Amino acid sequence: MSKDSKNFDLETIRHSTAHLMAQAVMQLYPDTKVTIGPVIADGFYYDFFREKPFVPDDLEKIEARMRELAKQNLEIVRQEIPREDALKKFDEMGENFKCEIINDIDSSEAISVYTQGEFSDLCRGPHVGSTGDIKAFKLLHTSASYWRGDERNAGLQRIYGTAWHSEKELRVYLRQLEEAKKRDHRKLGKELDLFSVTDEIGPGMILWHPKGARIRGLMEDFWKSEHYKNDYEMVYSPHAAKVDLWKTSGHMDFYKDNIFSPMDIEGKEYVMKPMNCPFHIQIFQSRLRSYRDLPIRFGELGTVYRYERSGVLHGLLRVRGFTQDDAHLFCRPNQIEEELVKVLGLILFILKAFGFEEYKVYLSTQPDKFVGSQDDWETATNALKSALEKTELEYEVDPGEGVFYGPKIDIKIKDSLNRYWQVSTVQVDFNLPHRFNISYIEQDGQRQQPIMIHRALMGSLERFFGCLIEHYAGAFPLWLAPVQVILLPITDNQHSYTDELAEQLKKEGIRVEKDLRNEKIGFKIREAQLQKIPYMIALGDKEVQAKTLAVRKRRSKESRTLDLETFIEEVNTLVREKTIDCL
RNA sequence: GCCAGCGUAGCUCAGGGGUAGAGCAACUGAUUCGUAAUCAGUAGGUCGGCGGUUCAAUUCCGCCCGCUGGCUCCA
Repeated sequence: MSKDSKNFDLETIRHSTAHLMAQAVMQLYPDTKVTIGPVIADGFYYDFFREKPFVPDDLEKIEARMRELAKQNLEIVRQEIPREDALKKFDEMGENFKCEIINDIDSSEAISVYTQGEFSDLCRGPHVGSTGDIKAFKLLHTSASYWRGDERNAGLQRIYGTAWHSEKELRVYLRQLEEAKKRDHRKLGKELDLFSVTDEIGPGMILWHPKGARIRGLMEDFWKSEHYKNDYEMVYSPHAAKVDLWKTSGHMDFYKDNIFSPMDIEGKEYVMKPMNCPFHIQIFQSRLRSYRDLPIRFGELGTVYRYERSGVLHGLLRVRGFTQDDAHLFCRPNQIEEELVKVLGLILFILKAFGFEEYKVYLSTQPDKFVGSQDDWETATNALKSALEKTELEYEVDPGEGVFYGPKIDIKIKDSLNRYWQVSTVQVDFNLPHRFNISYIEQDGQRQQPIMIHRALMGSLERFFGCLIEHYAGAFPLWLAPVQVILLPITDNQHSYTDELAEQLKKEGIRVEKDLRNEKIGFKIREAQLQKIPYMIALGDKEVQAKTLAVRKRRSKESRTLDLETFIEEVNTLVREKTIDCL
């Protein structure tokens, strides 16, 4: 008996669709072995072991077979069987991966098998009643994967798909994917002339074009002024340093493979810097510090280079050369928590200023490979936890995901496809102060080791900019827009008035451009609209005579007639207040 | 790095064993126009790179580089 698919939740439907796909695959390619097929956000995947990889044509065949099987409306039957029988069954089927899974299942748990037609799969369930309950699905793409997610294990073939209650929901979802592509920062980066990456320079190395650089400059200025307000000092450090520095810091041991190859300078090895911390430590060490000086906060927009494997590079979001909005705080032990609370506050303030109200917070704890004492790790982790609680931030624990020298808080924001990217990070570190043997003089005259907090708010300017582009689909808030106002004379007769206005707006610090081309106003509007310029000002004989402006906003078609002063006041107010949703 | 797909004009893309094509952009000219595309003309390419097969390769094959989607990784 088949129930309507509305009666099953999406997870169940997606899980059953994964089974349906596995059944189709096994029918079409009997030499394949099944492994796992979980539900993920918006869909599912199934990992298969097979010598020959799946190609796009295969997906069509599999999808067609799935539709046939759904049409046959095969009943899906759950059966609990003894462990030994299950092992025997899957062993006979040659499904050694399934046997491995069975062996890993806790002995208190029952082994259940779901069968539809000739196809049986080890599975906890639940599932829909029969294959006919699966109404709307699509296979999306393939990928290589590894058994148990470890690249030393067998390579598997993964097929991703999506499934919904109805064809209508499916269509809506697929349309959303199409829409998301339009917000892709790589596409917009080209269309709006913000940045580029060239083969000649190298993958993962970003060129910031004038308009992108304008925005970056605004991000940097805002960042710096907020940091000065919060009692940070700014420093600068070089882009390369002797390799010994990284041996002392321990980074060479942990990240050797990710550091740009050393270069030989007068017989000494140098590397491009992968981090800024040792430099800030050296500045701290440049003189004797008193407890009265602490906390000391050194900030730097520090450009670092890390070798990332070619397959992981992704536009601005994952690159090889990037600028961190870094800072290191040197504290007395009793200052950590207060500093952490302040840092979290600053993070939330900055994210909000850029319009990010939705994010995920993670507390990453001690990894398998770590340095330092258990006590220090505990103290640091507790300090982070209590700072999170004081800030009233909801967070998830990410066990074992801390850095080798300490636990951390990460904040992730999402891109147009709802993939999350880490931006902010806060780390407590007892290790580097110890390794570099830094100290300050306590009240009692004794040397004490300070504790370091590493933190970045935007993470990297490149990644943050990438997320920013997608967040606004290129229509930046007025305070960030590379061009805020474009002047559009209707004929050549208004050119001198246009020049005059441009000068006056520039004097006010407003970013203005003129479109003096011999084109119709409709064409100029269209182009300005595509460039997502917040204000378009049409200038015809009417405006010249009355000394006014015909102002059109990016998101509304109505035109308002304003005098220059009123317009300047409007722009300045929106910029000063960093209004997000104004145009 | 791994698997698959892709790489043709500035951009978006078509084509296909006999040395390349569209639209937009650019340039020139005409037009002087009121809120999302005025008209005409011109120019533009070692078809990602190297090698092989062939009388002939942009097309077929191999290797390399790059990009895309995932996997793994991300101090």
